[in-house]
Amino acid sequence: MHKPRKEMIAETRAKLIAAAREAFGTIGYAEASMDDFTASAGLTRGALYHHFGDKKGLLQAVIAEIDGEMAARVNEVASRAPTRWQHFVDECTTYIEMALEPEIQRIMFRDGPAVLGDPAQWPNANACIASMTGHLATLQEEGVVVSSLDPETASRLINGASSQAAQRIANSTDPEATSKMVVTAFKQLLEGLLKRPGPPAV
Amino acid sequence: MHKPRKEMIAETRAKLIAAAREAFGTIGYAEASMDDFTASAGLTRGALYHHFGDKKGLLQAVIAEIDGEMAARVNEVASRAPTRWQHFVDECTTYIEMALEPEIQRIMFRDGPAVLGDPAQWPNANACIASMTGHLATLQEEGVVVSSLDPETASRLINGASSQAAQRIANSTDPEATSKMVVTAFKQLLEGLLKRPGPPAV
DNA sequence: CAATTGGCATACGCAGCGTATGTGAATAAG
DNA sequence: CTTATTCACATACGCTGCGTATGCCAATTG
Repeated sequence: MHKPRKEMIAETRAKLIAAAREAFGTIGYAEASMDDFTASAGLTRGALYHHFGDKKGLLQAVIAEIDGEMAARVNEVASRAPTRWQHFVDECTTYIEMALEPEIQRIMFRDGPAVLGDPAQWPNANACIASMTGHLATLQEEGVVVSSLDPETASRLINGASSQAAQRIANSTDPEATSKMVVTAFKQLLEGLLKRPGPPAV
Repeated sequence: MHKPRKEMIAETRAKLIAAAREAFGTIGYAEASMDDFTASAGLTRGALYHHFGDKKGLLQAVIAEIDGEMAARVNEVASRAPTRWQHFVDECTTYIEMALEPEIQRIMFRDGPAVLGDPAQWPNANACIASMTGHLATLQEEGVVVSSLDPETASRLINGASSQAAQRIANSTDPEATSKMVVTAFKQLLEGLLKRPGPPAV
C-alpha cells in the first residue's frame, strides 16, 4: 500500500494544473497542445478530460490557483502599512508589481479574459478585487474617500488602470524609468478618490 | 469593361474585412472558421492568404479599420466642448460609450490583445490614445493638469480604466443605473489629474 | 496578338480536439 | 476470501480547421 486513492487523485490534478500553468504562461493558451503538456506531466488527455471536462475547465482551475496566490500576497504585503489609505495604496502597487510577471500577465490578463470572458464574472477568481473593495468601503466610512462612489466600481476601474500600468512597465525598454513614471501617474489618479482638501490623517 | 482591376481588388479586400469583422465580432476570433466567413463573402481562403498572409493579418486589418472609426468618432464628438478640460473628459466618456458595443469589446479588448499582444505596440491602432495624449499635454502647458505626469502614461492608465468601465456597464443587469455609477466613479478618478484647488476655469 | 503578371480557387497533408471505448487497480459487497 | 463494481486514466477513431503547393483564368503589357 504505497498511497491511498484520494492522494493519488489530488496529485494528478495538481500535476495537470502545474503543467498547464507552465504551458499557458509561456507559449500561451491557444498554442499549448493538450497532448504535449499532459505528456510533460506523464499523463494523457484522458486524465484531463476526466478531471476538468475540457481545456477551458483546466484554465479555470489554473486561474483559481493563481488568484488565490495573488490575494495572499497582496494581503500580506499591504497589512503592514501605517494608515488605512496607505494600506489601500500599497495594495494597488503590490498588485501592479505582481502583474509584471509574464505568467500572470499572460494567463490572467490576456488569455484568461479572451477565453473565459469578463474577469468580473469569474466564479473563483476575484479575491483581490474583493479585498480592495472592502478597504475602499471602510475608507469611505472613515471619511477619507469621497462617499459618492460605489466601492466595487471604483475597484474595478483602478484594477483596469493597474493592469495597464503593469503592461506598460513590462513592455518598456527601460523598466526602471517607466516604472517610476507609471507609479507616479497611478498614484495621481488615486488622489482623485480622496476627499479634499489635504491628505488624510488616519 | 465592367470594373477596373484595382477596384475589384479593393472590393474583395473590403469584403474579406467586412466578413471577418462580422465573424470576429460575434462568435469571436478563435471560433471563426476561415472557410466559413470567406465563403459568406463569396470567396475562399485562397483570397485571404493572398491579401493578408494569415488569420492574424486579417485581424490586424480589421482592427486598423475599427480604430480609425473610433478615432473619428471621438474627435467629432469631443470637438464641441466648451473648455479644454471638458473636451478631454468628453473624449474619455465617448470612448467608454463606444466600448459598449459588443463588436468593439470583443475585437479590440478581448481577442485583439490575446492574439496580437499589448495594444500599445500595435502599429496601426492607437489613434485614440494619441489624441488623448496630445490633449493632456496641452492641458499641462495651460496649468490645468499637474505637470509631473507623462501624458502618454496617463492616457494609457485612463484607457485601462475606461475599458473596465465599459465592460462593467455592458455586463450589468441594469445598464442605466450602473452606467451612472461607473461614469461618476470614472470622473472622480480623472479629478486626480487636476491641479488643486478648485475646478479649472479655461 | 502573344506573353506575362497576379488575383483567386482547388487540392493535399497535418496537427489538435472531442468522444467513445477499453483496462486494470482499488474499494465495496457477499 | 472471493466476487462484483466503481472509477481513474489510457487508447483509438473521426472530424474540423489551418497552411502550403499548385493550377487556372482574366486583365494588363508590349
